[in-house]
Amino acid sequence: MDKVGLGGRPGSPLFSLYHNSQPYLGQPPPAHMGISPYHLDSKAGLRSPVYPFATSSQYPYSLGAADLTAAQMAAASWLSPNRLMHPHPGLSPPLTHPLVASPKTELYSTNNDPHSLFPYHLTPIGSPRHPSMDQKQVLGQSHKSTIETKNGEKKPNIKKPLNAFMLYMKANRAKVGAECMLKESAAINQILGRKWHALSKDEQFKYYEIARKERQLHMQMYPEWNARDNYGAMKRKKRKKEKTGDGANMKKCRARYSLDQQNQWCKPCRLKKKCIRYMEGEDGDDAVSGSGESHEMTTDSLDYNDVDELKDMSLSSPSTYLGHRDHQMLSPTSSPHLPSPGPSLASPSEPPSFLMHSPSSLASPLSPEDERDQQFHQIPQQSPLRPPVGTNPHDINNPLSVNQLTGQCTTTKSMKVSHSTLPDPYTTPLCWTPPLSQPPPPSPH
DNA sequence: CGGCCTTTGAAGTAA
DNA sequence: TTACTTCAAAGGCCG
Repeated sequence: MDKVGLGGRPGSPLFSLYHNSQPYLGQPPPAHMGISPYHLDSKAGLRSPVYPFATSSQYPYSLGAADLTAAQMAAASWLSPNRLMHPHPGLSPPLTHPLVASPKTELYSTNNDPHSLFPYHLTPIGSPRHPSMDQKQVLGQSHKSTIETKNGEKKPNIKKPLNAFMLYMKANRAKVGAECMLKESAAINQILGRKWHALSKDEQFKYYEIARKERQLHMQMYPEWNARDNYGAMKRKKRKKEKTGDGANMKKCRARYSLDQQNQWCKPCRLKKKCIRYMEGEDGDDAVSGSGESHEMTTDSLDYNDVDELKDMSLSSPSTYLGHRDHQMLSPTSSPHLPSPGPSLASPSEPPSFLMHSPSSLASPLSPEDERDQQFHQIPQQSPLRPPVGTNPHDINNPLSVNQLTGQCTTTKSMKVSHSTLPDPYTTPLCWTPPLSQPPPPSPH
């Protein structure tokens, strides 16, 4: 029953949601909804933007509830807590999909009928049947493509149901893209990521609910489907490629030295408590991506001295600019909780408070090892007033930095963003905030 | 034309 | 159990 997380796993937000006899009203939202914008993320650490304009503080349009259309808000009111806690959601009265109901949104764009009904009343819980075409369309399943299983047999490609954030993106991408004059999804997604964190818990909860019901419907429609079906199809391709290439013998630091020899790990890996890149050979040269595909090194050959590592960390990925330990340093009181779309965002010219603190400034007593690590990544975070890497156009570590003399946007190899499509930070008021008064670090160029 | 980028969340996999 | 990886969407870009 819980195959697709209907009730959530024990400890998961959905679990508590489903197994809590109390209505959601007045209860804390799912755990992951109550975490700070830079929330604890085991897989990626503290996230910071790469696109310099993608900070919530830089967007004068309000964040949170005001972002939703009137129809969405109306629908939101339908998704009142007591309804959400209906013991038999599938038997709930038919309802209009909150986001489909709005012709202004693009959620479920595959469904051309703006008046289409919320899908979930179509199939009562516990009575799976063959999905109708409407339902397939609602879930965005065209089945036009096929995937090859491990056994080599071909199966229709049934996509994963969208999670809450994906639903949010789908509903808001067009709007954000238009407002910020952006076309590239990567840039838009960064903004959406910020906006997502700035949403109120209630707003997020609506998307979590829709996502949960989408998974529910997905499970009813495709009872045999498993995420595993789609898992690794792409990976197998890439592994095949890797095995033929130089990466075949690469090992992660963790695999090479194990957990109890973390001092042998390369520093970025040690900081993140996970491997962010493979190492080949003892000298650490030819380091490539940690995930095997998504990380991109920005220097041709890496020298494991601190400076280069810092450059590496700040350039390679937004998720690598801070170590996992930094999360743990964030006390509940000092950590930046979800900024309410209120005071902290009221002034678009000032970064929200959570951008104003260097995580290291929140440190608790450190072990010598911690101290080394802290010093290590304190350098790119040198000023407590300095926003995370990527938010300051003058930041030398910012892949999209602005040349102070020419005012031109420069980029590193890792950025494949065409600047013609990106807003000029200084001429695009919608999406940019003047740089902080803090003098920028001297450019190495 | 396939894959990357970029985001978060769900779920699979590996240690 | 924990940590890590993959895949969902999107569309411009690049080799």
